[in-house]
Amino acid sequence: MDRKLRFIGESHHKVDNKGRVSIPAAFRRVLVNGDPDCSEGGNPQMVIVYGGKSRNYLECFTVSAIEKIYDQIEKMPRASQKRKALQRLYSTHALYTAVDDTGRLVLPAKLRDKVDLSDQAFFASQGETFEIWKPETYDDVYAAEPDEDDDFDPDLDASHYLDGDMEE
Amino acid sequence: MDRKLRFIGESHHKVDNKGRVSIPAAFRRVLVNGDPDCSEGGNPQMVIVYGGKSRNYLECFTVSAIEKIYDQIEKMPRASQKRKALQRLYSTHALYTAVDDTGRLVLPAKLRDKVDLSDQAFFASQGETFEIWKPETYDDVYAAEPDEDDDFDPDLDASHYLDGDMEE
DNA sequence: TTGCGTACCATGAAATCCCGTGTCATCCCT
DNA sequence: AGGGATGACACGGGATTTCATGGTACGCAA
Repeated sequence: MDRKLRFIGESHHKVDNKGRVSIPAAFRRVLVNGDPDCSEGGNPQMVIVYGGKSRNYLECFTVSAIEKIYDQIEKMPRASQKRKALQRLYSTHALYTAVDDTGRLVLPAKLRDKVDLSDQAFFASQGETFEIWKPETYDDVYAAEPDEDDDFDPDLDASHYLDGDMEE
Repeated sequence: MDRKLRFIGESHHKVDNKGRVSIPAAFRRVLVNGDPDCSEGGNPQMVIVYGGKSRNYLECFTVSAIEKIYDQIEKMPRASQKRKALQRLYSTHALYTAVDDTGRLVLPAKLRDKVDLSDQAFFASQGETFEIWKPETYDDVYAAEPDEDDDFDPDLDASHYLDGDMEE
């Protein structure tokens, strides 16, 4: 199989006192598939983005997904503020790491503090990436009354947006 | 693995009274990868750019990254002011050096004075390069109220700029 | 000699590897 | 259909290695 796999699903996992967390088994296959240097049974590399003032989750990328972003950034003018902001988010405030033999990754204290993670982590897939949340935070954010702008109705079934519908 | 590795991550390191600083281990691998003359376990060469009046950091390049820049400069008209300015920045005010056996580099007093480095250094990756800052300076710069021009909103999550969004 | 730059050696803490265990779903055999 | 075997998966602990950093010794030049 050569097609790009995507992250699908959600799950909860324990974080032990060394900061180790099991990655959902299904996600591991996507990570392997997205790492050109990783053989079938090997341990994939990946990148965790932990920056972004307003973010309260960790964003996780396969190797090829993050490299696509870097390629895009490197096409921008070196001195531009936008490029610098992107580099700060995706390079400076990011961590290149590898999944271990038993399918876990290690979240250093710095990252756990950023999203206030204690002993439980929630994994939410987002297609090309997945996110790691403190379970309570995730629940709060999606339970909260979302911002409603002219173009987005949080109560509408999301499938409407597939067709570019703005109202129905 | 033959693809270009990039600098990812950030960290603090001690500067001893001889000007020696440990390079983050992850960065060393990128330096080795970016030095065509450096074997797997060897000590890579690199270039430190310390010029630029308005810069308060040192910019560090792998051998192949700086060579790409030199190639670009050499395509410009010899007599042009722009070419001269670029040569001054990337050649004159630059230092070709090597990482030592224990993974450190030595910052001569001249460079430390330029960025007012005393006993701590902050390493910030920028993808193709990394920067060395005095920690306080870095914090100040990014805590300061940034210039906000028509096209750049410092408070917006940087990921928006990947799509060329200017507002949302 | 004194100051500066460079190579070599030493050490503690922290990160990584490698092992084992319990549980649950699936498969297979009778 | 029952029941045991098998294998995937989540999780814990200890051992080993890497890494950051300190110190000492040597050579060269002012």
